[in-house]
Amino acid sequence: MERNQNIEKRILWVAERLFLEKGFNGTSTTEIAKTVGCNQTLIHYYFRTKEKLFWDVFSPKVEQVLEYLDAPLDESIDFMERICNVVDFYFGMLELDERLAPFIVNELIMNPVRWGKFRDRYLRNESRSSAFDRFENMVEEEINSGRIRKIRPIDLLLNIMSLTISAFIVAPKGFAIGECDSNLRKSYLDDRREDIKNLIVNGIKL
Amino acid sequence: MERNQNIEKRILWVAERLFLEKGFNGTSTTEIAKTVGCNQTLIHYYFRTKEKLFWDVFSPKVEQVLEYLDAPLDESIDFMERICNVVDFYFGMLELDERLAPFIVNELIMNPVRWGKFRDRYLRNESRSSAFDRFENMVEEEINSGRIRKIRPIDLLLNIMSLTISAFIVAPKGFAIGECDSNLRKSYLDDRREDIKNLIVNGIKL
DNA sequence: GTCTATAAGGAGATAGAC
DNA sequence: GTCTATCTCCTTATAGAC
Repeated sequence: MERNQNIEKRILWVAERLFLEKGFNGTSTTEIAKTVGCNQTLIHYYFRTKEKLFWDVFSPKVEQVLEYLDAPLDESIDFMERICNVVDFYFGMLELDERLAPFIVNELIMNPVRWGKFRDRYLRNESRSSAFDRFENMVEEEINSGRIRKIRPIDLLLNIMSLTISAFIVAPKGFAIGECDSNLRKSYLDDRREDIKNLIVNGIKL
Repeated sequence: MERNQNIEKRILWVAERLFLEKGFNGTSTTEIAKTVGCNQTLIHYYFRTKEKLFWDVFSPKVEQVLEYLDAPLDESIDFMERICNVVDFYFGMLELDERLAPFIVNELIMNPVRWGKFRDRYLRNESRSSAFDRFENMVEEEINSGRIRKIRPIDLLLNIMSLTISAFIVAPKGFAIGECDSNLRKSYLDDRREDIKNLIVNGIKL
């Protein structure tokens, strides 16, 4: 990112980086400004509040992910394989940056106001991403055809997400072991990915 | 809790309640003092720092839970049932107060410094709770005897904890649905508890 | 658009009187 | 032990000059 780009974009870019690194509360507008190399008041000039800056950084990312979410659901593939693809999808996304999982947990899931806004925007009613409907229909069809055990589609998705996110939360901490190097982390996550696929698949098999 | 109790205990008691309700950062020492009905400086007189107050509140609770953790591992019971007991144990604990799961995630798991301190105190080496060793031995014995699939004991525990905690994180949010009343929440959690047991048990069956 | 200056409001912590 | 007074630091946000 060049120094000479317009300040608005540079603020967005720096904010994204710092929010991811230090969290929303851990990042002051003063620090963003200092990193950008501009005056702190400019952040308010362009984005009015820090919270609005957060959403201006965050929304485009969410929307991009929701678009990609369609691909793993390709109906020409075997159902169980599609489910594994969903696991791979989440793993792939969270692997892009190891600070992503903690960020999502802290700044989105655990913040009631933000979660409400997120849910209303992306999970409910009109604005709801079509990928969720496709996933639900696909699971219900398998249940009705007697090919998998009865499970609420949303719970299946919750199982996948819980296990995946927690793998990424726990990996850098080394759980009971302590911090470990990035190679060990990578191979741990690779193992976990396959374990989770097995667990999920065995859980819906008849 | 009587008004006339000594202030030190009342601070501990109020802090516990407020930390659980509003989180550590969301609770100021001033507010604790106001609720106790004492001067803000007294909190520093008794506990020196807010962080030390946190641990003075938190440690006894952790230690109590770790003691109880022995019971579900009773070796006279069938292994699969013991595993279900562990799930029940976590559910029972988190059901005591629905703010407990978010509290643990926010204040302990997601805070690197606190997590490090917690891990060093309760999960590692000398100070490690014996329940963890018992759990590990028990799982390894089943694997070696060829009665369950190969899995790292710590990963089995992680599966249980991830699924349980996330059930409690998600329940009050209603996930994609929105807030719901406490009866609905309760019956959702009861369903989830059985789903999770099935998932975990199917995941280790041969 | 960009700056200086500053408002306005917290927070946690300490000195020292009583 | 308990209080008043206060320090120090940091936050987001705004008014208004240039």
